[in-house]
Amino acid sequence: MHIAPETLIDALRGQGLRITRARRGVCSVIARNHSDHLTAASILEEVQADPEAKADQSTVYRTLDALEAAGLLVHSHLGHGAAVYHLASEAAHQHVVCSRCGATASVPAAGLSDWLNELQESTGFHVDPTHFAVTGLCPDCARESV
Amino acid sequence: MHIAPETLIDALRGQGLRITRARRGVCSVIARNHSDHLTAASILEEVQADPEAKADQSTVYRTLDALEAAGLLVHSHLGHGAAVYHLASEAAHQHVVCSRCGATASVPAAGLSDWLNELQESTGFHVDPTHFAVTGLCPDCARESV
DNA sequence: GTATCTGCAAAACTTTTGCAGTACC
DNA sequence: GGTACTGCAAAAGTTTTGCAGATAC
Repeated sequence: MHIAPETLIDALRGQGLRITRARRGVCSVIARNHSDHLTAASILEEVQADPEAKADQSTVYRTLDALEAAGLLVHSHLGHGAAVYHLASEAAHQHVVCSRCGATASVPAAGLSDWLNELQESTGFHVDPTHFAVTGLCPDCARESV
Repeated sequence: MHIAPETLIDALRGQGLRITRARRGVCSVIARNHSDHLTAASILEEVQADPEAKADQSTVYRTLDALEAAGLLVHSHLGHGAAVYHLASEAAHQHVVCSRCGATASVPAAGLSDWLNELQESTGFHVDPTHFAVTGLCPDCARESV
């Protein structure tokens, strides 16, 4: 899957938001790395490294909020501190996080729908299958802890 | 299920740890509210409200760490900021968190094992089924967002 | 021209850490 | 008595906020 910065920019414009240099920068970073697990810190770093963009920390957070409010972006907290952002259009996977070293892996959503339906019936929650984390031990840490 | 503070205290003693007033206080709070979703902040508040205990913030965190290291306690991050603690012996449930208002619900682990096995095979992660969060919209927020 | 954004700096919030003194065993 | 634990205070890390000035439309 591939996404152009313009897709994000246009979506922002469609929300009646103004297109600024900072927002272009953030959108470019996201478009460029949309398959990674982007943290706010890494987006920030990359935006600030780009002489064309150079947005402040707070601006990056506000832009991420705007993209999230527009339904383009989603973030999840995978354990300790750092939130992870990914495109809503690519978010149909789950994260597994190593509780010891913080390594992550992605798994497709298949096989989960039965449980999610059950869950929705018993709790009334409208579960978002695109956005959650499971913890465990990654292969390396599991080996060490034997 | 019911647990006495002494059970926790004894377990700490069994680890060669010293039994102090602060630790008794933290263990009491946990024993008293073991079925709730205890946050560090709420434990802290309740310990400090107890004239018999009155432990400092850092001491509470250190005690929670000790209990966790002893395998008695488990914590998970359910979304934004606050970690939630519960007894390892009662942890065999999942949390659902409302991404809008932060409301939580618990669901039993049943129905999940197939997916967890699959996940373990495909990623090599040793998944901890006692400790994770799913996000979604709680009934109230879902109703509002229609 | 004006409402929206930005940058800066500081605060909020949770958790961690250093260190001198206290208390458990 | 000696080591482990506590309290205090300050720091660390991420995210938010207030406000004056800049800028997109």
